[in-house]
Amino acid sequence: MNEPRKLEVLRAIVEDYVHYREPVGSKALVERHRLGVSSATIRNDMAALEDDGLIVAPHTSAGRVPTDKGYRVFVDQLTSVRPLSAAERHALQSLLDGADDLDDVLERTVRLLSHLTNQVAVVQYPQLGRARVRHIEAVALAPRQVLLVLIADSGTVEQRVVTVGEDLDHDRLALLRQSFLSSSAGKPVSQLGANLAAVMDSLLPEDRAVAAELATGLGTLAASSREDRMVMAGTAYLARSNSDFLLSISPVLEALEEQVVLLRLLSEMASDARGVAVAIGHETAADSLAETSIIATGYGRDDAKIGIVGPTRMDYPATMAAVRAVARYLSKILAGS
Amino acid sequence: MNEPRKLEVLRAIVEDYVHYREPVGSKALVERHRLGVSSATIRNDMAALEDDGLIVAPHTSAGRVPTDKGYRVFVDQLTSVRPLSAAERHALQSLLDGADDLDDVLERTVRLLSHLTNQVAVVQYPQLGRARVRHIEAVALAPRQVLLVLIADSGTVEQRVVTVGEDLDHDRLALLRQSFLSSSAGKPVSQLGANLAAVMDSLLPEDRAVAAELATGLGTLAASSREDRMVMAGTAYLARSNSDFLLSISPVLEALEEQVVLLRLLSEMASDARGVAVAIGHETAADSLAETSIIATGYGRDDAKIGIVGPTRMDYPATMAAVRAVARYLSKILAGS
DNA sequence: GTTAGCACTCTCTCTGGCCAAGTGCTAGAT
DNA sequence: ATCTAGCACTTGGCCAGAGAGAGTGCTAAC
Repeated sequence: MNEPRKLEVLRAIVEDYVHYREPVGSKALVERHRLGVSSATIRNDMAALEDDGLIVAPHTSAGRVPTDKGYRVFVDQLTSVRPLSAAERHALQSLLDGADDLDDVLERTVRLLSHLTNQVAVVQYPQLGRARVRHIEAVALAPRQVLLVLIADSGTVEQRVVTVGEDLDHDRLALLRQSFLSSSAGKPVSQLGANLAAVMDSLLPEDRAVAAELATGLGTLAASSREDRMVMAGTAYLARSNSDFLLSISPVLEALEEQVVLLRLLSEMASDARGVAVAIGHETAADSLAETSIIATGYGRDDAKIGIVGPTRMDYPATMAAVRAVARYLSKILAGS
Repeated sequence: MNEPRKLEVLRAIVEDYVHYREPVGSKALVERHRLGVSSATIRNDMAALEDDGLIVAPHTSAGRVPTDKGYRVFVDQLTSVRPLSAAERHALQSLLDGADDLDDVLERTVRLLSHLTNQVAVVQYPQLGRARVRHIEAVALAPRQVLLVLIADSGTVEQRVVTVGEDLDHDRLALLRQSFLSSSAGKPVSQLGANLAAVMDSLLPEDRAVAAELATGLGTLAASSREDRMVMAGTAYLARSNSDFLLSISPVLEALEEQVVLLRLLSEMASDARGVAVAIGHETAADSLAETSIIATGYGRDDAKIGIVGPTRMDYPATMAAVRAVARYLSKILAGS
């Protein structure tokens, strides 16, 4: 048995299946690829690949289809991530220029990635964790209601209304805010809780109770923050790929809306040597996503994730290239602003 | 011809079609409804309804299906919006309690509405227009970069980074901010631009250029604000209704993502005497939404819109009731906080 | 190790026939 | 004048059967 050719056959099967969207047979393979052997030989190789669990035949008289395991081997051993075309790079640059606001940048990016790959694209908000506190604002909305605003040097702004147990006039609030700010400005957001606790002693005893309430609020802002948020685009592509394939999109849409699952998946994915992480079919470990693959990578200082969700049968090399390229541009833009 | 009975037949057709999801024939009608006449008479009525353009037969040997016009008559003349059940009211109350943040409230609301109706639910962010300026914050991020934050008494917080033409130290920025604030605090957001312009004269001549830049930024915040944003939930329901009906969901998903179209539609919809607005099929005047209906209503002080998007074949009375009830609760909650 | 040939299996598609649903029309009943 | 009963007619949906086409695995020869 010729091992290199066997892998070559697997590659051909994956590529043809992705392209033509139907099971591929031995005859079609020798016609479309210069394998240099006859279809009978290919058939032997295919039988071996099937024994290895890399491909399956939907039924006796149909061609073969890659399994999740087959895609995995393809991605790991047969794929090199090629750079984007000049036109794609150009589109990328011109679409991302001219955005200022973080929300805006992320939204444009995710749309771009979606168009580039014809898949659903998702991007996680940068986490506050490694950012530093730029500013803390506290505004009295009502005698017992305070709007807390936490601004990090990453450009993210978090806000939250807290209700406190006693009345707070403007001056008193300003004083507390100043104490908080001087204790934490320029320090990492992740240490905000500790820094605020340390400042408590220096406050007037009668202020400590309410100060603790505010500190808790700020702590929540810093901790939960936006790490649990994401932006998404291109859900319509799901329906389109569905039309010519049997992927029930309803559970997928549910999973996408139930962002918790997806966020966990994304953060668990570790990029390989090529800088991209790929989860194929059941590897996603979520039933509703069993027929989809996720390609993701980190971006920015704190390695927030950006990626796409698409049918298992997708063009992995091209998509991996697009994800990686977009992530790099995004990192560059965020670092520059 | 018996006019009241003719309408009664239309009602029966709409209700049965919504319920059983297939064209309804004269025989089935007399079996399922107490119309007191024979199927032959119903057939005459149905022929008349078809002449009026209220129903159509997909083909000769099938039953009839309501047209958009038929649904319109049904909604206008045959529907009374009944209140929610006790269980629904309870779910509503318990789900919406315990939310503080505006984002949180809207998100919970839209999910709730989606679950209640089994449709895609959308809610527009409250507009700043009629709200008043609670606070203005300006934070120097870099010598020439300023983060502007506009806080309205509606609880919305808008932020934006602007780049200015000259360096701004902290003190100078604080001074400008104070001028802006004192000129506009407590005044309607809609007048922010005018108020800021008025304060220019009182500034030092060397500050005016940069102050104008900041004022422009704040004006943008106030004007565009979040009126062009919306929250959405339940897109998975689209796919589900699709499975037993021929509604190509891809264009609908596109339209939902392209929020501009939907937002325009929503703001153009005027509620009728019952407090709900309904756009049926082609009435939405958007090709991609030609097979969907929209039920919406205003909420809160500034009449922002909340509603659902679903297939033309939907349970109008129940959905109208749910939309109206949720909008009322939402208004109540926003007024109370 | 590769190839050619061949029998076999299975799905897909097309066809014709039948059935059930539903209609419109006409003639008669109320 | 209105409703009803009956009936001929149309038509899509369903089923069985035939045939084609694709693809395989196996065997024997190169």
